[in-house]
Amino acid sequence: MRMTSQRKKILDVLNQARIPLTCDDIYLQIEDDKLNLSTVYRSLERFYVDKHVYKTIINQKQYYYIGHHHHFLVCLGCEKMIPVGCHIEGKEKAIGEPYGFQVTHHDMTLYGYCNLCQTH
Amino acid sequence: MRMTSQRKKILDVLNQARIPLTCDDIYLQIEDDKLNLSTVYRSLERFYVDKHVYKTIINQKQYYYIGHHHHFLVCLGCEKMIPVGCHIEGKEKAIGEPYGFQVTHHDMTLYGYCNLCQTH
DNA sequence: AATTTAGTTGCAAATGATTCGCAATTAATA
DNA sequence: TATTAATTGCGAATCATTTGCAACTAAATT
Repeated sequence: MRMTSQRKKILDVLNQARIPLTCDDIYLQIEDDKLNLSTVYRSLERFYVDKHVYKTIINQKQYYYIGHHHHFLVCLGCEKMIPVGCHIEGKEKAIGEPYGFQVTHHDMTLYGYCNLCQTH
Repeated sequence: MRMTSQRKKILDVLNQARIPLTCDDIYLQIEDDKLNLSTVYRSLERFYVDKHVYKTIINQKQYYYIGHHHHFLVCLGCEKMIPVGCHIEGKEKAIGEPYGFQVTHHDMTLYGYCNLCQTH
């Protein structure tokens, strides 16, 4: 894989991030250059396939992050995202076994209300 | 909520289904009538909000089903869906607690290869 | 049973995220 | 430094989903 200037910038932004980002989030943060949104999409998908980043689907949108596999509490009020550990790692394979199904990965998101949004 | 002929048909199809269906799936199964796809979308969302059906996101698309909350093994080869029980029911609240986060629901999907698709 | 009315529908158009084709560019290699 | 295959920018296409609005209709009211 070629490490282009665009890809470096994309990885930089993602490394800096504390929460997962969409392609558009990243695109907007790099606006200093003539970087195209398609490039962000293509690069991140490539990073994902090559297992350099993780991906999770939240509110039907793709989010990417770096580090270790985990999940998120997503507030329905303010959209805040709180990272939480994975509670089924290890069980994954066992769940598929009775069906002869080989589980490769999973995606989970927990929705609800954060401490600030609970009082309506 | 008004029980219109359209809504009856939509619920009928979903009651009959063994796997979750998209709005389009349901729409295509009811083509005997001048039913609009928007109506299917609007009705199912309403059923969901009123807790008459469940919803899960698979491959970034909304699927609906009736019965009890569970999850699915989704084959990356043939797209087959196998229902499996929920392994974090009950733990849900505990996961949010340390953050003062009130978990209302969650969504999970397990991806991989079914017994038929494993041999590439 | 006829009337009222608020909820629902059909239609067509808008949206938003994501993908794609293709010619121009460029990183890595020879 | 020349070669070449991977990558990019651009614009257009796609796909699922949502929305505005006028017409319709189920259910409540008379």
